[in-house]
Amino acid sequence: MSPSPEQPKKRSAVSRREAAVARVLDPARERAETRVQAFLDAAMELMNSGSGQEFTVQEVIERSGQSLRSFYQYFDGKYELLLALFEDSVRTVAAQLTEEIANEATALDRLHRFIVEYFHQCQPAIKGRTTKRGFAPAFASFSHQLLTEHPVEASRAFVPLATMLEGLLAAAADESAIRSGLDHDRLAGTILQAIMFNAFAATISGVSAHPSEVDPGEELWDLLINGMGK
Amino acid sequence: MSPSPEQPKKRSAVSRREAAVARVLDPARERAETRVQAFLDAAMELMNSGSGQEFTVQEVIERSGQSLRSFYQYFDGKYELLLALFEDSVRTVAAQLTEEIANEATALDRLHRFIVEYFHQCQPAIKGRTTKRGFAPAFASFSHQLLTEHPVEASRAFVPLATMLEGLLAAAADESAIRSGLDHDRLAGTILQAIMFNAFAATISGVSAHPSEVDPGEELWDLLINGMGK
DNA sequence: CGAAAACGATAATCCGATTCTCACCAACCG
DNA sequence: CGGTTGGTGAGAATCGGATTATCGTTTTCG
Repeated sequence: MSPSPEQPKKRSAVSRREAAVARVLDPARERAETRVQAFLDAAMELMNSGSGQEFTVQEVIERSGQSLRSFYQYFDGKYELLLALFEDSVRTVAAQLTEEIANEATALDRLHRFIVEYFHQCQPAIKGRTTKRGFAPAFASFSHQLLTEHPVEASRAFVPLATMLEGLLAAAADESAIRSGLDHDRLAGTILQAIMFNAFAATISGVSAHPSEVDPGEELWDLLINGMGK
Repeated sequence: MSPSPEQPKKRSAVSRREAAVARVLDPARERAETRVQAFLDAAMELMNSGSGQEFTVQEVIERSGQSLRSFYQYFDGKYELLLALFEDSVRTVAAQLTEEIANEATALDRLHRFIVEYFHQCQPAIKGRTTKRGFAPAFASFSHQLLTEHPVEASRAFVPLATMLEGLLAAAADESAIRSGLDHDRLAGTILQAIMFNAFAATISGVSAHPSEVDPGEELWDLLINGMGK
């Protein structure tokens, strides 16, 4: 059994040959995908509803109507499940951000928008805003854990976002909107981390100290773009 | 079992009243402190030697020569132990940084030094440098977890460092070395987080991509002080 | 001195993840 | 068609670790 990694449901214009092969392989694959998706959905719900990655495998199988047996058939363990979930989220967020950025005129505007919006995506749900979060704050500790304990998988998972930001930085540099001589590669990573962890975690200083008159996302942008120097 | 009293806590100039009270209470307290310290020491060793906060309570009691019973007598659980350890580390690091900063001439220099040195403290031990780390990278995930799940305890633990940095920022602002109008309180928190997580975790972009010609600590300082804008 | 508190040693519980067993069923093969 | 094989459900069994409980013993303190 070698279920290919990712297979979009929508297969439209394919050759008859492929179609024929598919007729044989698809049923099985489809069942598998459905099943995997069921696990992912259930887990995602649990992740969003409350207690972060604290849910148990039991809960996942109950909520997904699948069996424990199947779970371990498809995932090497809970960790793999979380990882899959995480990769999904990153992709989703990247896609969302791409949209939200589209209308901005200048490269600098797009960069700005990216940073502020990503910050918000990472921010725990507050206010009535039922934003279509794709990046539950629940991923906070997991992403950090990933970064420290499995750097390889972690950076792989972040690729979509990282390359996107890199592109924005390069574009901004092209328009001379930011200073040159920066290592966009490293910078992108640094910025993503700064945003994430700043948004995810309560700030170290007084927890709910100030109601903060300014949008913390904008505040961070200001720091990133202007620095604290004179 | 001789109650080895070879650990006189440094209480120097206290009133006779206090001394008298102490004479009564101290023996018990001293034993308790010794014991607690034994746990903390053992745990700290385990923390530094390898697998982060993954050590088991069993290992702690074995290595400390204490009993499980005592452990739960003094700590509400493993979590409390970690917290205590963490608070200790923060205090230690703050003290170290205070020293390292002492010789710098200007406020800006002290700020610079603080940031770069703190970054190094947080950096996993590499190179032969047997730096007297007081802030094992093992605390990485724990501090993040703390920040997200127990913001109150977390910010309390960070107070020593946060106030120190706040002071440096204020001083620098006084000397007009950094721009005014910044909320030093919030800024301090943001900076600490940025430093820690950037140093702790591998950067998102290519893990060991570049051998990085520049000291990443200095790199971060540059970003913080100058921003990425023109 | 005697009750209370602190211990040490060790067994018992609890919780979750992961594995293992057994039985069923559907497609496939000769 | 009978047999084989692989995916599956339903649980039970195992395992690692934290937390609790038990039971004598020792220490502290009034």
